[in-house]
Amino acid sequence: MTTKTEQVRAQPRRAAASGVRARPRTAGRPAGEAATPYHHGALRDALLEAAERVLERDGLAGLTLRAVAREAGVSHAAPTHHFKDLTGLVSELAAIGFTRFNVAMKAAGEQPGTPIERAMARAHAYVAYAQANPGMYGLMFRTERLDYSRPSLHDAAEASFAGLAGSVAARSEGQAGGEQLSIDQAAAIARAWSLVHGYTMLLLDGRLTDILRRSPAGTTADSLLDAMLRATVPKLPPGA
Amino acid sequence: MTTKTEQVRAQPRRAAASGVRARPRTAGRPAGEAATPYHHGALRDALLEAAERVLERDGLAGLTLRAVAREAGVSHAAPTHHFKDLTGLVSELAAIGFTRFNVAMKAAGEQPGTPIERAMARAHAYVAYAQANPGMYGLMFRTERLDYSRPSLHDAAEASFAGLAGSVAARSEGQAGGEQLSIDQAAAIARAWSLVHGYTMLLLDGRLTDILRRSPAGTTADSLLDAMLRATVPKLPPGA
DNA sequence: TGTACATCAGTGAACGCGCGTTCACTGATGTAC
DNA sequence: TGTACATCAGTGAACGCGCGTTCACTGATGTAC
Repeated sequence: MTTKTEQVRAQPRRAAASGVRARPRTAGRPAGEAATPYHHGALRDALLEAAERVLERDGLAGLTLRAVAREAGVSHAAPTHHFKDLTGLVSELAAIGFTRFNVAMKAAGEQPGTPIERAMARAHAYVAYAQANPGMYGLMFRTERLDYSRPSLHDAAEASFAGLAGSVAARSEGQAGGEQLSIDQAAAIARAWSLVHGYTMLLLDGRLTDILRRSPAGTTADSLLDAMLRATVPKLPPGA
Repeated sequence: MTTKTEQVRAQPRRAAASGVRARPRTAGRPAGEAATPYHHGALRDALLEAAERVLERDGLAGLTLRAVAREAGVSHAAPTHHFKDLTGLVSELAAIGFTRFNVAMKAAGEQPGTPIERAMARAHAYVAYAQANPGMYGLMFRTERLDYSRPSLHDAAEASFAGLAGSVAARSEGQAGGEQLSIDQAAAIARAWSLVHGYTMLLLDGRLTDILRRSPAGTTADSLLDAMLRATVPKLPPGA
């Protein structure tokens, strides 16, 4: 499922750079230069890339079908051909975000170390992802814009939540799957997720700057997160 | 500072009910019925009430100057006279939200009981406020729409954060004010706030429904919060 | 290998919509004398 | 108490903007024979 996205990311960018209109596709060009044919060939993926750039540059409010088409250097009616409407495009983009997020979280969880060290690594990876992709993170958690009935989005998001719940609950019981939870397990999952999600949101919304300013010199968002987790994580795994 | 808002809330609603246009102000009416004069008399406050109704009904995206004027039963150019633009109106509304939030938090913190019981009460009050005013809570934490240079908003928000930081940090040191924090104090504040803000956001975004569904029968958002806090709060006050 | 033709992918003009903002206006109020 | 007049508060028409969506179109591709 991640394959398509990975391929796209590895490809050279065909879309126009930010703010620069692509020249007419069929305009004469020096021989040997790569062609920009009338048919784009991978417009769907190019539109998703363009959408991500718009999202991170202009925020969720700036993410419109026309803005994406503009960013991709394509007529504004073209996106409709690939995504029925804005919800469709935005939902596919969120699916990509979840998929990448899953990859990052999985990598962090597979590093060597004690269970507590791995839990810390996952939390740091969680916040790091959101810091590196603030627009995307906001999109992923702004439910009202998304269509969760789309299989791609549903599955990618499901995998994220299952991974998170599993990594917490699996420590007390064997089953990481999707069935019944004890109240202690449910509370442990809610606690871990609330802590890291809340910290992330406060950080992205600039609410922590005041606390950081009043902290000892040299305190960063990451080191404060670390201090916060160190005061918490010994209690985190109910079984460990 | 809360006085004005309180007064407004106590007044009978003069604005048109949702979706119903006010009849012309000067239209003939039976003698003895309360007049709706050409000059509204308290349009500024009526617009803020209307804005809150629009926000909770249609969400942040539906909150426009024209929608607010419509809701208040007034011409769409009228709001400009009281609030320069949408940012102005929305910032004033957020200020009211913070002020009410402060009142609720203060009341919860003044109830009798042990420090831990009071901390629990504050956390419950925090989430309850957001559940009762989801649109408002979202507005308060969606920084990009607000103008924090407005004194009313700046002060009300400042008071919220100071109250929160103070209620956590004051337990280990005497000073609740605005100066330097130890890393442990900063971590304790970040932890308490992240936990409760994160839980709130996940709840409002519907991310906890799956966890609640898989929890023991009868588990509610409030009881899960309680279980989560009980596993956490013994560590919350560093000094207590 | 070459030709005909169906299908696909992107274009650009046009439409209607709700928005914020401006502006001359008018109805109501309040103050000076 | 009464009149004149300045000021205030809200109106409604008009403007330009960016948006989503539709539509006939055309350039490019790929397949059948």
